[in-house]
Amino acid sequence: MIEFNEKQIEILQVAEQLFADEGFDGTSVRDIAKNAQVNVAMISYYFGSKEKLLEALVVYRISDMGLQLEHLFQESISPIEKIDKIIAFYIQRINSNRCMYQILHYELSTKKREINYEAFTAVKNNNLKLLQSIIKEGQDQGVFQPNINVALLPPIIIGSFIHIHMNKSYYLDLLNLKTEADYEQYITNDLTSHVQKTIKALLVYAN
Amino acid sequence: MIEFNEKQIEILQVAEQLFADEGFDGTSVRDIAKNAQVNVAMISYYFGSKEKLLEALVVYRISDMGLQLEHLFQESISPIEKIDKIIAFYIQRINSNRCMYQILHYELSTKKREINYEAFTAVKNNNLKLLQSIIKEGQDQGVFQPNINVALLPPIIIGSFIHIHMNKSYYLDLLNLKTEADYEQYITNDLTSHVQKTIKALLVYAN
Amino acid sequence: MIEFNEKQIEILQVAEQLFADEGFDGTSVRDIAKNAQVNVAMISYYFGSKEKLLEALVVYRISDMGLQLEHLFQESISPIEKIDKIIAFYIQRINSNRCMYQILHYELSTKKREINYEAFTAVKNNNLKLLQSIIKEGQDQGVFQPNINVALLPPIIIGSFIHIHMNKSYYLDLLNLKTEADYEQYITNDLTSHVQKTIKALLVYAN
Amino acid sequence: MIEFNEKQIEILQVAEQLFADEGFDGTSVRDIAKNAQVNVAMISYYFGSKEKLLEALVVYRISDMGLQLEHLFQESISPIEKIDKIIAFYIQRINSNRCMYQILHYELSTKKREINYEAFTAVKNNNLKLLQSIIKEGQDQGVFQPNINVALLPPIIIGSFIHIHMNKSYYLDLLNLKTEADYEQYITNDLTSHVQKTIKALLVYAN
DNA sequence: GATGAATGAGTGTTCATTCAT
DNA sequence: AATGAATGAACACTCATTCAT
Repeated sequence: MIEFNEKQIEILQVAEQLFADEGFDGTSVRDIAKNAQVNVAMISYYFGSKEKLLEALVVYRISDMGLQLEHLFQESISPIEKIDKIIAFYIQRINSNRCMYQILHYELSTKKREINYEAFTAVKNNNLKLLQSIIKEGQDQGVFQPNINVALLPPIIIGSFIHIHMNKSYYLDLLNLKTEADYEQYITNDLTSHVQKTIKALLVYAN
Repeated sequence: MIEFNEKQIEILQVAEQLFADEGFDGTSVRDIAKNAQVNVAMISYYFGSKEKLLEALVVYRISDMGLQLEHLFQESISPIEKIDKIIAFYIQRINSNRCMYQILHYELSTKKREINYEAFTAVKNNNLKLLQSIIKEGQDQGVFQPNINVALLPPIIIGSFIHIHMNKSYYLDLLNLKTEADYEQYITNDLTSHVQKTIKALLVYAN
Repeated sequence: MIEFNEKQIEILQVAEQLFADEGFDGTSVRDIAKNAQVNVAMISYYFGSKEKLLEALVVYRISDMGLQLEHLFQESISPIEKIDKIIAFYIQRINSNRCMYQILHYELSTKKREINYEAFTAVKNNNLKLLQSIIKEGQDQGVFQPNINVALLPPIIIGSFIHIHMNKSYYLDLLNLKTEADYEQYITNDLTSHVQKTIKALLVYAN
Repeated sequence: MIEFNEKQIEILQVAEQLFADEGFDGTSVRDIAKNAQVNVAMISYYFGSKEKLLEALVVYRISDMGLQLEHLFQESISPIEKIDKIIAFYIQRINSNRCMYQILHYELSTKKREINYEAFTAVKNNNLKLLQSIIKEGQDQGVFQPNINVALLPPIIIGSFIHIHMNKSYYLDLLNLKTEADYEQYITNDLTSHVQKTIKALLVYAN
């Protein structure tokens, strides 16, 4: 794992915010330098180039999204409860890292930059495996239906959140959420519970 | 409704592809001009500016997404069948307009440009109303559960698709889809059926 | 003398105002076309080019500044009265044609354009000759001093006016002139009388 | 007072010449860069923009036109001699700064740019005060006539020079001045003495 | 190790003019 | 006779990056 010094981390944090708000191409290194209160040349000096800064940022953020889940599954709780827990955890994590998710969503969709997304793929694969093991467990217990397309569950969880987040102002209006705190609460409570209900309905009842 | 001539439409189509592939800021007017085989000055000449070209593009595409649904609901089919139909229709439409959805997803998420998204909001509101009326019908017939958060259904439908599309190369690999046709077929069959199953499970069984 | 049609004259008038206000290089043919409510192509069509429009404008305006003076000097009035009259006439004429003078002042000072200023030179030479004949008359009568540098009299008359006009806002403030009418009146009365007094003092008393 | 480095001064000098010769709008930053043998980007880099370069130039030049006069008036010479000195000084100064005067004359006459001309106004006001004090002194001594419109004296001095300078080629021809040195000498000797004679005639004899 | 100075390439836009009709 | 459509060239400016210090 690469170690970053204080100034590098400052740059990374500023860059993350700006890349999320303005897009990668919409952000200039001067913007970053100004907001991070460092010299323009520093970005190239520390990270090599603007593009490599993005790469460093992705690595930096995704290394955070490690395997903090595993311990949860030591607990002896029912598969249904595990599903509830994992969904709540996912949504919480995406919400905490929404800037990064926003950047990735955009970057992954363009053909412009060839960034090494291995780390991100690894995280996704890991998540998928956990989900698969829980569902297998539920199916073995006869609680979940067979023939569940597990690969299509993360899109429901992540996609729902991202879609709402991308259309935030529309949903703020639609759902009558007046403050940022209202929004946060809606994500944590209403959206989470909605997604849990949805996934569980699929797992338990659909045929 | 604004009419565009042949060359303007050519420019709009080229711009749509490039904006989707490279992002708005990642696309130069020279790129557009070169690909559309027109003079650089034509973009300003026809649309006023790069930004107004985007605006024209949004209007141009969204005006397509009219009310083609309504007639479906004249038919005397069950609410469940209507849900199936509307989901298939939505996914098909987003898939056909995926470039525009990709552009909008990005543009809506950045704070950079102030574009008039009224038309897009109107489409979303219209969709929501249709969905609400179907669900109301199902609830009145006792087929659907009460207390359905209708506002959160489009995020599941659209979000799932967009998420897969944004992470296309990851899912091509994961789902072992080798050709573009395979991908198209997966969207039309597997994803659609998965989302239909999911939504119906939620509507019918969840409590 | 070239004849201009109605639209051409409209263009010339608009161009004169704009060239005076914004400078030749600061005025675009589109500005002219818009203000004259004609097609952009018309400027090239009627005048050949933007530069030739300027040339046409100069000719058009200067042909106005003909020999309207001569008759004045038929009158049997004293040389001093003639000086008064000619100065008043000059200032009045420059004031009426101040847009053109402003344009010429600028154009003559730049090396950019090679315009045929023959007509303007002819007017200046003609003015000078009149002045010379009056002064000769006064000197012959012993009223004016000998050794008057006649060539340097027009600079005093024209230069004073132009300098004030160019620094209009400064002098409006300094001289406490509140309206456009105040300014006009100051030019016609105070400035004119001041210049008359100055020139006459030079002619009569200086040695 | 802002300090400029060597290259900035080089740019300022080149810009001054070009703005005077070709006008502000007639000069491109590329012209300036080429003549100053610097990169185009440097103009923006050093001055922010083309317009700010002009502003910097005005400030740079006008800060030169300080209060170098005052000491002259410590001397115990007659008001008439003071008038001679101040006129010679003014003409000399305008002549030295004729490029800047040319630029200002043009810029002040157009409505295009909003530049801070405070410094220039201050110089003019200062000049006017000096002139007023000398004339007051002469009037107190009974040497000068009362009722002198002091505000209209600078227009005679400056206007005469500027008018000749603007119509330089006409006057070169008229006054049979063959070389640049002839012109310089004519300004320093003949024009200066002519203006001195004129102003003094007005001050001493006019009523 | 860190940075101010500098730059070539590229940005979106406007320009005066041409040309087919 | 008159013009809408079109364009190559030029515009002022910003970009990410380099390099001497």
